[in-house]
Amino acid sequence: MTETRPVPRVRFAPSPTGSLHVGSVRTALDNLLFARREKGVFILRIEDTDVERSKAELSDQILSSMKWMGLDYDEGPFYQSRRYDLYRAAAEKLLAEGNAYRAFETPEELDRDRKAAEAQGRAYRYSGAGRAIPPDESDRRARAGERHVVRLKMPAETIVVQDLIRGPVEFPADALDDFVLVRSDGHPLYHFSVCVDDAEMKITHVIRGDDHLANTPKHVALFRALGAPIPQFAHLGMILGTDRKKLSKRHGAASVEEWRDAGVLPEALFNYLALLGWAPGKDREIMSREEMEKEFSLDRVGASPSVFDPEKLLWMNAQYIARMPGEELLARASASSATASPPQEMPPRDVALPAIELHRPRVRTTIELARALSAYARDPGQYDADGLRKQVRPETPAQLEKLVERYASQTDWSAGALEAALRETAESLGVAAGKLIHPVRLALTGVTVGAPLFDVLALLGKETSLRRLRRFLETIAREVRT
RNA sequence: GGCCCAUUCGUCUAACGGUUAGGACGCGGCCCUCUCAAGGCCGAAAUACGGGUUCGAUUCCCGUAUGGGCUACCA
Repeated sequence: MTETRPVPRVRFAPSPTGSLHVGSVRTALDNLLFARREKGVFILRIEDTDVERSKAELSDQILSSMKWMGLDYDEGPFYQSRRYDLYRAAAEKLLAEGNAYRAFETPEELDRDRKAAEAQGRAYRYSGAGRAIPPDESDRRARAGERHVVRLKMPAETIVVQDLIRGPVEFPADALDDFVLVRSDGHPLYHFSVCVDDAEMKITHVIRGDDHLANTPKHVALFRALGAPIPQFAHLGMILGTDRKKLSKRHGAASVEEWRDAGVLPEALFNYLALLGWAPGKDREIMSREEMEKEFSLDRVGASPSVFDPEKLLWMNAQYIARMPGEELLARASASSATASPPQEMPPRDVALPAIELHRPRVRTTIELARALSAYARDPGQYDADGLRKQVRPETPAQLEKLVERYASQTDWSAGALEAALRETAESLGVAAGKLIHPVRLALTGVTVGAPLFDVLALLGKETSLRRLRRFLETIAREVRT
């Protein structure tokens, strides 16, 4: 007889206050990986109870970013703004059972108390005055329409949070306040709606950012008051910028959208973020989604914060570009070509596919790839100034003329034949092959660096190659005259 | 201020009391080479500090320092 374990249920609960932050993505991804590994359920819940800050478009942006990242949820999205009945009922129950009470102070009064405490250099705590109001008086004042909040009666005992990553964490009772559950306008506050929802959705594991650890004793007390089982907690280290401050806009790209627009593949971003905090062991780094889903374990997730390193992300992106099938990469590069600024023109696929093989080891993003491919779609608009200075000598035009002549009569336009022809020409001219190769690359692509020249020539074809060479000769002739 | 968390190369991390402290990014060098990359090989680079516990501490405990988080009728 095998013991039947309850199905693990986890959730990702972003608040729609902006674009999807990479720190949030890491949290979402750890939840997802955990759910897959444990054969559990991954739920998406949008925490939009803050009416001033939440907007519908921002929720949609989060949804589309999650889709792009492949963060597929099993249930949801659930919107807290549509679950107010639940919170209201829970508040009533807490009040009726004496686990919560109404408090009638105004925000101004509380603010004054807080300032006073601060001025005296002591820690502010709510006075607890509301606790002393008899229930019938409380009910009467509420019925009379007097503005009030609902506060939780915090127990006077040390609360121990059992954290899967950090072990037991103790919070002495006197550090905890009777915090507000429901605002005077009837809106549930974050801590309250979270716990009501986690209880109602039967969440078994709460995997979230470290910034919530200090709030967790409140949640434990709330779950108890609600009569709900207490989920397991796992608090992940924060993701920091290079200055060790919480990663934000000022550090450059901090959101999924920005990295997408920079030409980073979702698979690479997923892989990179998964490895921030989680060490799969055996020094493995490039892992497929399947491997990650099979092996993810909170036992191997660290507690310390980690710095987001764009360089390593870009390296990993290059690794994914190196391994991705050509067809797939072409689709990704095409998408990037449209969002690049300026937008890049793409060559036809019979040219683009072999061009991708030429350029994939020399780009780190699909934007860079799109730019490289665009060179096959249109003639260079200008030539690199340093390149002109370095590669074009007084004798260069005459030498190139010779080569163009030779190429014009070339029938075998394969890389091998083109190389042989160029080397013969160089030899007959009595110069090193490089004296021809570098100016030709500049003529064909506008720059001095890039894929092996003869492959480029072969791919461009005879007509285009000769046209570009002749145009280059005209240009440098003009340069010489002026 | 109070409470809480964290601390191994510059960065991500491995080493669950005994290792020449391992790997990766980045950096430097060499090889390959028509350039630039990619790739291969080599190299420099770390246990924050101070006390304990122990035959032995990166590892366990305490303190200090530093960084971070929380301390709202924000999430």
